[in-house]
Amino acid sequence: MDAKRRMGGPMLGGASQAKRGKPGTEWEDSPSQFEEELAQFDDVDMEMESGEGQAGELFSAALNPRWRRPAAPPLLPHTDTLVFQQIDLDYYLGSAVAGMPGQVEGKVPVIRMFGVTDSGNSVCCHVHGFAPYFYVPAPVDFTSSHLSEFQKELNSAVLKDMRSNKDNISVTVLAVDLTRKESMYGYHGNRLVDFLRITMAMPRLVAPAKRILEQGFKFDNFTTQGYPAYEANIDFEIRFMVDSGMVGCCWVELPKGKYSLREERSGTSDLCCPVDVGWTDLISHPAEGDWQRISPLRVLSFDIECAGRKGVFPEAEVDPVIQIASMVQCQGEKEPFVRTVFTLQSCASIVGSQILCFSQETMLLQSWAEFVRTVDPDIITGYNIQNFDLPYLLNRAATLKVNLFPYLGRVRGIKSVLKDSTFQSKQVGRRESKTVNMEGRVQFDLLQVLLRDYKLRSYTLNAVSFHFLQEQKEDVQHSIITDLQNGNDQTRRRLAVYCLKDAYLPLRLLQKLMCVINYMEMARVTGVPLTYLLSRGQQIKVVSQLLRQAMKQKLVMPVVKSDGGEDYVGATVIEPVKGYYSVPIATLDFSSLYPSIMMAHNLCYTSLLQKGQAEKLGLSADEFIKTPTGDLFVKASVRKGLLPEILENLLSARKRAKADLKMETDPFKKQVLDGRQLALKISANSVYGFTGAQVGKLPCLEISQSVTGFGRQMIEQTKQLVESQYTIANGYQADAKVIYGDTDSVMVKLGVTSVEEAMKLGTEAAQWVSSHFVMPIKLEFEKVYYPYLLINKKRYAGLYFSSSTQHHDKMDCKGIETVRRDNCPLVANLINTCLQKILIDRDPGDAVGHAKEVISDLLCNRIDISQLVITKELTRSAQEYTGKQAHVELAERTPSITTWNSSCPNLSCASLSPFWEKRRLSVCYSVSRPVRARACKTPGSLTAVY
DNA sequence: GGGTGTGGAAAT
DNA sequence: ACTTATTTCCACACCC
Repeated sequence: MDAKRRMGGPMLGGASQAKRGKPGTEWEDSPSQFEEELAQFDDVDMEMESGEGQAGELFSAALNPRWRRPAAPPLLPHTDTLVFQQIDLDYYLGSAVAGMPGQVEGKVPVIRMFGVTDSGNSVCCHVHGFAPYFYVPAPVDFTSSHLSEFQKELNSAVLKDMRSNKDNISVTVLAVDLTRKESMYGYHGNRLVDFLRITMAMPRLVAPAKRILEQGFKFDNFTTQGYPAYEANIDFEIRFMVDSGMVGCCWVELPKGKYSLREERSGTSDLCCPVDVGWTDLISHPAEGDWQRISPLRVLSFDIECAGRKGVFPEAEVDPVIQIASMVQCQGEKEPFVRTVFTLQSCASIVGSQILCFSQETMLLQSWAEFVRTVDPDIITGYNIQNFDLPYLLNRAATLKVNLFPYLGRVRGIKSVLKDSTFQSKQVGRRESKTVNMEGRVQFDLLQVLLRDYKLRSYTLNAVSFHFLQEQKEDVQHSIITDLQNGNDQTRRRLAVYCLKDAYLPLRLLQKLMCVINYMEMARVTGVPLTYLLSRGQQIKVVSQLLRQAMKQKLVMPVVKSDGGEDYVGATVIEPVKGYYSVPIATLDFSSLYPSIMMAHNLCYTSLLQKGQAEKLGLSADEFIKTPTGDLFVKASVRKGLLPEILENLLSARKRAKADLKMETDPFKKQVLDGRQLALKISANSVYGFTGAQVGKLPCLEISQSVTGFGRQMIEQTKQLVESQYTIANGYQADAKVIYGDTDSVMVKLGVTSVEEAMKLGTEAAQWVSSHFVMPIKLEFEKVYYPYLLINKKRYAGLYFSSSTQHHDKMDCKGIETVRRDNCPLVANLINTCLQKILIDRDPGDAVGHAKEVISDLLCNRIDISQLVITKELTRSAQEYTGKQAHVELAERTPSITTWNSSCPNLSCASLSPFWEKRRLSVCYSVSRPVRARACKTPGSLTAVY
């Protein structure tokens, strides 16, 4: 159901009108532009290696030397230091390795880091001796003499709690230590108190131990009591990374003499170098200077084709996989060095690519798995591979009993299995998805990346490619794939070209959007593994940073039960003075408003004064502040907050990155720096959200409410300041008027007539207003709108002046139909043209005329049906769009007889209702369609009051 | 993360 | 029983 949509149908919004190449030269037999591109790649003799024409059954990696990684230089642990960039990190339970620290008996948790060296060799590093732990406050009168009894009792309580003991665990609690810590939640006088640090044998024992302690635990002569747990909900990987000072994708150094090389080399990936090291012996380098570089990662992009039955979506239990195209590229290089298609049955050659033909599907699958293991990619990409290609391949291999297929990771013996998972977050909503484990390889499904990071009208590969690359898929209708397969080696060749392109496009997109670089920078900045960025939400990133900062001050993070549901007051939107402004409107913005507020007022968990604390601690009035919500926080002079510190680090790092970016000349390094500054900005902004997430790891409404409270106060104050200062009475040309404002910005009519004056006065005003606020809060002049059409709250348009006083940079539209994806293209185009006529040509009469004309065209059937499709139904979710809706044929041009999904009888609705001065133009039209071919009733209403 | 307008569906 | 006009509600997609 959630499968890839493979039609390049005409209904794909804007992309549909795109024409590929020169129209006159588009003959079926002439090679496509893509084929020419393929042919121009280096090493055009690649097909010499191809198995074309042979049985193909005798597949051998040895015949394809280019697939392998470069030969690893000899490595001598006693004289060579091993340096690699860590790409992925997980842990497993295994037996202890002789000579390594940590528990010796039973199963021990081992951290496994996968990485790549500068020379492009892969490393699998097993880190030993690190065990999970958490804290509880020590009870009153507890001394170190009680430690062993506490440990003994807790150990037996956890053992008793286990329903089964498959692993035959004898020791659950490895250690209990007394340590001086302080809770990070609330200010309590900078006093370290006794905490018990409880170290468990395995990560999965932490939760039961926590529960037992919370519910009431008795030992020795102490009374039964509940112990609130601290840091018992931290992922083991994050725990390790925080404690070892390691961030995502950082460079790791294993000093000579401190690690050992494993004798057995992994058979599935014999170039992956397995080493063992003690967790305190490894050195992780902060991503600074030379350590910002990126290793030559291998990126594999692939796409599969299957021969479906007519009108039925392919099912792995029935329909065969007929082709798999793969492209492999090194990060940082321009083009893929492996371009290959595995086909079922013969296939004519394609210049610039290698074709391997198989007569049996089982061999095709098995060989492709072998290919993956040989290529040993660090990153696997493709389009919707997570929910379609990979599950399909695994299911198909299972159906055909290709038992050697599902070993796609870098660890020998670990089977790749399909799991259903429901990922839930505010960002993407609840989404059912599938996951396939591939240890050591990062799955970078481009569709998932796009869904996360980009708002698009359509998420089909075709539309996305057109949007970002001005390129489209090869023209093969989904419905004819089976026919092409059943044809001859020429028709299968056509399919192969199509398939190759579908593997190539994700690679190009990945490059164009700099996904790998940006995600790596995000991993480095926030300290989480790369994989977390795609599989987890925003919270874990803040937790990672919070823990790092807290550790330095001996602060520990409580585990809080999330209780949601109180009324929450957010930002203010100033009531707009709606209308058309034919004078320049200056826009002033608070830069990084929420982070600035938190820094300026030292808002943090550690500075929060809970009820009665101020009196209890005897704080004087100048030692704390009262926020607009009435909450109290101590000043930085009493205790500097963690969150302000994190924010300062992020924002100063961003400033540095931006400065470096200006100096840098190398385009590749520039990309890295730009990705870095972006990651830093996003991270700074997510700190506020973290404190306000009511179902989060550590919500603190006092903080988030105070932040928005300050924000509301500031926006009101700004309005008053500007309107009271810039007046005729004070010698200015006119009385300034704030006509609108949202959260962190105000739009001011300064009463000047030119853009230049507006910029000058706007800059002055911003500076003047800033002086009324606490550092680092700063109001900045942003831009001038001239003219400006203010339709409503969050809905406006204007010509945007920023870089020049003479020419506008763009026509800026916010919230209007032109930028919304839930309208059909016709509406967007109509409104856009009208706005142009109003704002650029300054001829509203023409705008009305145009609208009438379009409506008339609509009534008279002169408009392409693709323009009428409501995108809302189709873009509701990409899954629907890429799968279920695929069969909806919209090629039909006759609007009167169209079969349509009964759930969306209304095909189109155009509306235009801008306020222009006092005259109101409103155009409404709707076409209702019957469910099935019946007479079409077209109730249209057209009202123009002008 | 909350605030907002919008259109369609359900409720009235 | 059915249609129609109005209100209420909610999902959605946007703004910041």
